[in-house]
Amino acid sequence: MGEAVYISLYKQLKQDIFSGKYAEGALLPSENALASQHSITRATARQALDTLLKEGYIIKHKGKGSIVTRRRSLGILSIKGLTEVAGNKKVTSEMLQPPHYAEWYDNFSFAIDEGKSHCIRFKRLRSIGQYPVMLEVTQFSGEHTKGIIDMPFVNGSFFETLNKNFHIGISGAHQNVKAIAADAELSERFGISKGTPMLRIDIKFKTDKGFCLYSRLICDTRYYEVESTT
Amino acid sequence: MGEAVYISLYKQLKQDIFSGKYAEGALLPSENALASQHSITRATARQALDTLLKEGYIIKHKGKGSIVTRRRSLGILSIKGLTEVAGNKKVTSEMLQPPHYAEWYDNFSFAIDEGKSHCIRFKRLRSIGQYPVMLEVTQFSGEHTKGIIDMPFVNGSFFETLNKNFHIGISGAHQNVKAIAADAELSERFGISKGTPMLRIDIKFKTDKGFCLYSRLICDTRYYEVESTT
DNA sequence: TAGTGGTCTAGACCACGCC
DNA sequence: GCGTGGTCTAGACCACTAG
Repeated sequence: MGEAVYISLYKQLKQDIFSGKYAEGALLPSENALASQHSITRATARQALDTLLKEGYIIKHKGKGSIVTRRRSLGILSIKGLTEVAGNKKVTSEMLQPPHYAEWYDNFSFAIDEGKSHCIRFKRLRSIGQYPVMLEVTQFSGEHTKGIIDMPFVNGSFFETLNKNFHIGISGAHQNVKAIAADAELSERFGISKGTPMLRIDIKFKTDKGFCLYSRLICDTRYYEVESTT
Repeated sequence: MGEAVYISLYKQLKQDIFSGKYAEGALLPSENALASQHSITRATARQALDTLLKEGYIIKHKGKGSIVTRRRSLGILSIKGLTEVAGNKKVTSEMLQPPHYAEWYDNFSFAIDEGKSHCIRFKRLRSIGQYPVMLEVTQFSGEHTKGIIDMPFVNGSFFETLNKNFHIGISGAHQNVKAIAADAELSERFGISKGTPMLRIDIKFKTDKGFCLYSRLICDTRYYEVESTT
């Protein structure tokens, strides 16, 4: 019943990347090295690396080796330029409600599966320059993230915090998008008139530990659109 | 300089899927069969199939074989249930402007690369039941699609027509999403009041022949949201 | 039971990057 | 020249599906 050899090697390498043993931009051991170190053939070592490649943890270069990629995308949709624009204008993130225990908010476009355990929720407002562009509410089970309430986010990133401190990765996501009219709260938060069209994105992130995270993003897309590529 | 054996086998199988030799839901020859037919080892045949798998053309089932997938997604985003709901309510598509020669409409969120050649454009209104949910304008170069103007769409699908009649596949896409207010035309088309929030999705489809297709979708998301999964 | 895909071994030659 | 990943061969055993 034991899992495949290449799977356990893949998992170990992934741990080593999370733990920082192999930093971003660093070279992983070569296929030949991995093969002899673990007493397996090169084909099997290669299969482990190809799994990492498929999930975007490394890129390979013929003649050079396997290189750990820099930070991966946080979701499928990201505010256009929230990273690219960073050079010109400053991207800031104001924590309106830090992570706290709460009741599950179940008004999402899809069902919440985690009814059993305690819910942790936080709320942030993200701005480019001085203009707010995205209101984010994220909730998740506190079961797999003990202590996160008193933890500062790594580089201000929730997902990076999950990676570094809990070895939790995102394996997939499902999202629903809808156009809504700004209500009183949104009108105040974004400094726009009531009824202004806004984008609402509900995201269900699937983690590699089996449970899910739920985010609702409200975006002002008048100046910055939301983009995605495949 | 010749390309890899598994690549040419992969290309041939892809052609065979396009041509209908292997229909949707049909079984591809087994790895052993492909190996002996082409005088290669099973590993190489497998590599060709894995490439098809990675691109979503087939799924594999242990003990059964490799099955050609039904309907490949038309984009990254698709109206929720435009396919799933089909059982209950009828999905219809009204051609407002059939494919015709036109000037490039370059008001998209991204640049149009195909300035050189003639532009073909069509406009459709898609409905679920009797309610319109999506207005679509698509434009592309007529250079790689000679004769398409007088061609009925295969199964009413533009992408299927490209596949079957021109062997053109979609290798990727880039899209920008924005919330807009319904103007006079939209208000009339969708039977809603002016100013109603709607979703505007600009998509740049990259084809495997090198050129691009451009679509603008305007969606009424009051009852059917737009979704995507990864 | 026969056939399928999933995994693995033990080799081999090649094009490419770096020194 | 040497090590890297890319490709390929010729076998093997396994778990799963179907008749």
